[in-house]
Amino acid sequence: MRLIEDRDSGLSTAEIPAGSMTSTKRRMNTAERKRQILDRAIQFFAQHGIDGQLRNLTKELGVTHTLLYHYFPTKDALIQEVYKEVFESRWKPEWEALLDDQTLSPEEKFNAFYLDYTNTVLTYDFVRILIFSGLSDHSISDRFFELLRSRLLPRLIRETRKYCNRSTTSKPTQRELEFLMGLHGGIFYIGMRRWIYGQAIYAAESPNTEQEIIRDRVESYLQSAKSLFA
Amino acid sequence: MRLIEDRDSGLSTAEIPAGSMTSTKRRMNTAERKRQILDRAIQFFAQHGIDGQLRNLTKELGVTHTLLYHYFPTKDALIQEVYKEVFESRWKPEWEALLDDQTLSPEEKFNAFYLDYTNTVLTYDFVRILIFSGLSDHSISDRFFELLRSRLLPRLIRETRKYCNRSTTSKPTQRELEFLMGLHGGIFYIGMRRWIYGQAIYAAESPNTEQEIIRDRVESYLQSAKSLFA
DNA sequence: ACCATTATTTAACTTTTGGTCAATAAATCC
DNA sequence: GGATTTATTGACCAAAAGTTAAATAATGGT
Repeated sequence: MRLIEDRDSGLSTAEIPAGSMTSTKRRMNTAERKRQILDRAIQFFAQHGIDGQLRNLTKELGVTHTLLYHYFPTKDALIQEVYKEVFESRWKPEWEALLDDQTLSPEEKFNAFYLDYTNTVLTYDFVRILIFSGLSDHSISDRFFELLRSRLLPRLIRETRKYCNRSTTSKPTQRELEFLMGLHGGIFYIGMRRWIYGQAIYAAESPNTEQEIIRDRVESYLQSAKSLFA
Repeated sequence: MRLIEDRDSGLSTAEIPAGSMTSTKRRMNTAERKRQILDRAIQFFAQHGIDGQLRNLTKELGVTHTLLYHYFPTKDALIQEVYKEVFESRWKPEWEALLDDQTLSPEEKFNAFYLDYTNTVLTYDFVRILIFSGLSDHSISDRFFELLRSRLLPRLIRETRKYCNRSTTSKPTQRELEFLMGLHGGIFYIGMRRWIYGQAIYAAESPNTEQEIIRDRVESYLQSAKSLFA
């Protein structure tokens, strides 16, 4: 008898078959509803930007827009929570462990890391919200890059040097970092093309093409590092 | 007796030295004023996105927002002109000639092209407006990528093959294109970091560092192409 | 079954914002 | 110098959009 709130809807919102459900499941408990709102808000703001209207957001949820104010004091507060959620849910501490793993070769680490990084970070929600944030305040992007700069880049440089049989003691040079950013940016650009410019990338190809792309680039990067920093 | 509306406010726009001029130059002729509005609109929408308010835009110009409607029928019309202006003023047909130049080596072409591309395309206005466009409608980004895809990428692949002493007759493969997009995206990412994330890139360094960065990456790309597509 | 709680809605308020129009005043023409 | 043109403004409108307050109705506890 109880129809469950339809979750998705995403792009092709097949709304609730009208009144049918609202009658049964009228009230949700606080935690559940808040979670639901937040989840939907992430999708919503990722799609429309922070200028998206609350009335449209709540329409997708099948509730009135004023209900938001029962859970969040203001629109900005909601957005901040969206930011926080997206940001915190995407960073994986395991990446650092992976890059520190003694049993893996530098090449294996680069490939494993960037493949996982691509699957975790280069999603619709994250890429777009990161960029929306960058375009307005820098609330997410700054924090994200700080993690990147302090936790990941030094490790990637270290692995690069190991691959080149060079000493890993000194501080990364600007040139090394920039060369690494070439690889990193090129990979991030995959997400840009897909989620910002709406391009279908190797859509028709086999599912492991992404892995091949990354493999090509990583090999190129490491190989070239050898000759550039010899 | 008439107090002059304060002009500037922009970022560091060294506008007219206060009242001195506005009293003399109250009315501008149509062409001049339209040009002025458009220029400022480009900056303005690049900074605030297309949701920026007309009243704020015109405040920067020292006029009332209603004046806009004397020159543009609607806000959307203004934005379309901004798009058109930014888009058309940035694409250089010379790039194609450069890449077709018989007297230059592939390596010289890549370096020359990407250095100029960086200076022309990777500006505050263009990068941000391109991305704003990509996030909403794709009006600019689609057209821009179409030019890229049809005019530039084939030539860059051809030069890559020449560098590798390979036949340039067959159609570029997906793998070749993706590898090239690695280079291209890595370079575009420089603009992203600078104009979206607000990072100072090699700010303190010498002015030709950018050139060095590109040179490193181009060399890496070409060198690796040789071994990848052997 | 009743009461207290609180999730949800309805109605209304306010500010913002794109847009209109008649009035004003600076330029230009004769 | 007066008439005409037109760049510019001020007052205003209506719809959009964030926010609030009171009314309504599920829900859970006793």
